[in-house]
Amino acid sequence: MNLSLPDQNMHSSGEGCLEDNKPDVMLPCFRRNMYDEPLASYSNGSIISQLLRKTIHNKRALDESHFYLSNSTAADSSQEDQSSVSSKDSTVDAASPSGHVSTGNSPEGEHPITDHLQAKRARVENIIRVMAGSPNSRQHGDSERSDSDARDTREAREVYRENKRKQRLPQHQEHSDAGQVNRKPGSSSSDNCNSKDEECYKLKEQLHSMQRLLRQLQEKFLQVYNQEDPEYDNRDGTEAGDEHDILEQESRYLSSEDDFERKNNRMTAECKDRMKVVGYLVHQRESQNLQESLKQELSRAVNDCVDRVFKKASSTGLDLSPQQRMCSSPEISMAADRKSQQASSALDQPQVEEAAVKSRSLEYYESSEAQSLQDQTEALSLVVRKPTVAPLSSVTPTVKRPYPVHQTPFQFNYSTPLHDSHILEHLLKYGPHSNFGGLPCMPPSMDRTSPDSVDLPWDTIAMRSKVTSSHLGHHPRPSSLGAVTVDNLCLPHVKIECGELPSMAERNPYMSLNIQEGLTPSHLKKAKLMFFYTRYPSSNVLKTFFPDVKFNRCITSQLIKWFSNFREFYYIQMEKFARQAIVDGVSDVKDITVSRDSELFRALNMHYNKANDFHVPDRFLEVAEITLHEFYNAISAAKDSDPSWKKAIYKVICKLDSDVPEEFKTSSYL
DNA sequence: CCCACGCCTG
DNA sequence: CAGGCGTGGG
Repeated sequence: MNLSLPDQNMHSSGEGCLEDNKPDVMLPCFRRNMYDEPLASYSNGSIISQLLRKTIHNKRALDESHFYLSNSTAADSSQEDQSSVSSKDSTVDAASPSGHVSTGNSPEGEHPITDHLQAKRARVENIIRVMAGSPNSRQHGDSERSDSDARDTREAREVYRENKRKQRLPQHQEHSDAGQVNRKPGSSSSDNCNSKDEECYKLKEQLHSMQRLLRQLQEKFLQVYNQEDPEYDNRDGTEAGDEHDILEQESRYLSSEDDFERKNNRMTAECKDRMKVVGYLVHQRESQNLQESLKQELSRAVNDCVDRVFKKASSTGLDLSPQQRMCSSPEISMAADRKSQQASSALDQPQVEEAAVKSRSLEYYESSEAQSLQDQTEALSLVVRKPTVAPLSSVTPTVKRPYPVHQTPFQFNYSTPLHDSHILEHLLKYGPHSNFGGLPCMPPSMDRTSPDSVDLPWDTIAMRSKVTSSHLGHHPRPSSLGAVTVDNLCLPHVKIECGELPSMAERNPYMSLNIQEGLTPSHLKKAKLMFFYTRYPSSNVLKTFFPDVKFNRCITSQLIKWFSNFREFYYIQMEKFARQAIVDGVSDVKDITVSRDSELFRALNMHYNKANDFHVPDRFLEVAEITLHEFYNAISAAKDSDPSWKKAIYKVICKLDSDVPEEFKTSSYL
């Protein structure tokens, strides 16, 4: 058992509050700059919504046709039924500037929007390649790089198609399609495989539609964003090249999610810079370059993201429960780490902004999927929930992602198994955040069979994240604290006040499922550890720190009795060692100290922390020493002749209680 | 009267 | 640890 939420985690969560506000600050001006022109045309406030909707409508037909085309392409290996859309395919191909755009001089304006965009895209790509030596073609790793020669052709076509084909398809085939195909004939238990195939297929379908919508959104988003920055292409290219190595070095698990974030970072950073430089605002021509490169970057990143999602979903195994699947993603948020480490760097703020941007765009994506585009999208207030940080790794992700306040992020229906689509939905909806997959909800060292482990998530929900005492971080085995990780995983980082914990527990169906009728050994263990902090806990404290306990008179009394017994033992030891000191001829109180090597401490630790897996706070040593001194002085002064001579000592000691760390609220981690 | 506490006992 | 008991504060 371990309570371990490193200090920095708690602190960073506090910092998060501040930083998280930035997106809100940033977005408005952002919007203003970007939409100065269009602003006039939209009388009501939902500029983004309107813009996005409008553009989406304009391109929906195209997107769909392309999507299906690519879809069919992707399905070639395994899903023949998907290729039914080929009728539109020809149309698209004809419409698209299928020729090589290396020329990059296709006239604009006469073409329908689609052609226009494609031409622009192609042109910009060409420019980028020329200027930057096509560095960004490498930044996505081998799969992308190997395709760099085919890029010309690809880029001439719809970005959607190309991305799907070149990037996702390989992965998909490997992890899902190939698996299906191979397993189907080979396996004797075809039932299983069939169901899995179906699952895979459904997942894939969903993924495709999600991808489409996501891409639509991103496209619109970037379209709106596109600005005139002649240098951007250059910068983008070079940056991409620079990051390439880093990307390569990072673990494979550092998926496109991070790519996505990086790119978004860059892009948002660029946007910010541009806002400052008014002069750039005039170069419309160059803005198109930027637009195109932005689009491509985003598209690729999004594709990568989705790929990862699907890959994980399929490779993790369909028999896993959704929660398990979520937890199984071994990704680590390097971006988050960077963020926390570069508080002063220029990247910092953009990262936060990007989070907001992403969240928003994803939000929009969702609503567009529902075909009910509501202007609310823009009005959504972005509330920042501070992801509690993972205690696990040296890497402590602290990315703050804003969620729309009206939503409960990850509204898992815990009572019923999540359908896969929900996973993906949430994944996409709330972003493929590193916290999501990177933080195991169940640390490896955690005993899943432990009855209490089930409680963790819910206690975590109840947990109010806030900066806490300095004792945090002393815990030697951070990895075995499961609750925090769950919190990180996906649960809403909503700030829920604990004052009403019991009632809240009852209100929450999930929590109530885990409410203990009686106190368990785990609770006892926890109580003992709490004793290191508080010798005289109030009933409020007890209720607060045992949120999974259904308090009644009996339970409360029992808990109080526990602490009473703890005190009894504690004071007995104190008296015993004080007398021993006197017997040993100790003449000065100052000669009596309590260290971790002291026998007194050993005795106490043996009693309250038998497993010795909890790092006793230093404060407890101090209190113990003070107590010992009190006893020594009292006995030395022969006050022990008074039958109530200990009362004075108790009075002193009861004032030495310190706050119990918040981790204890995450309940029965034991 | 309730309750928390401390002490004693098993 | 838990039960029983007496005590004292609210």
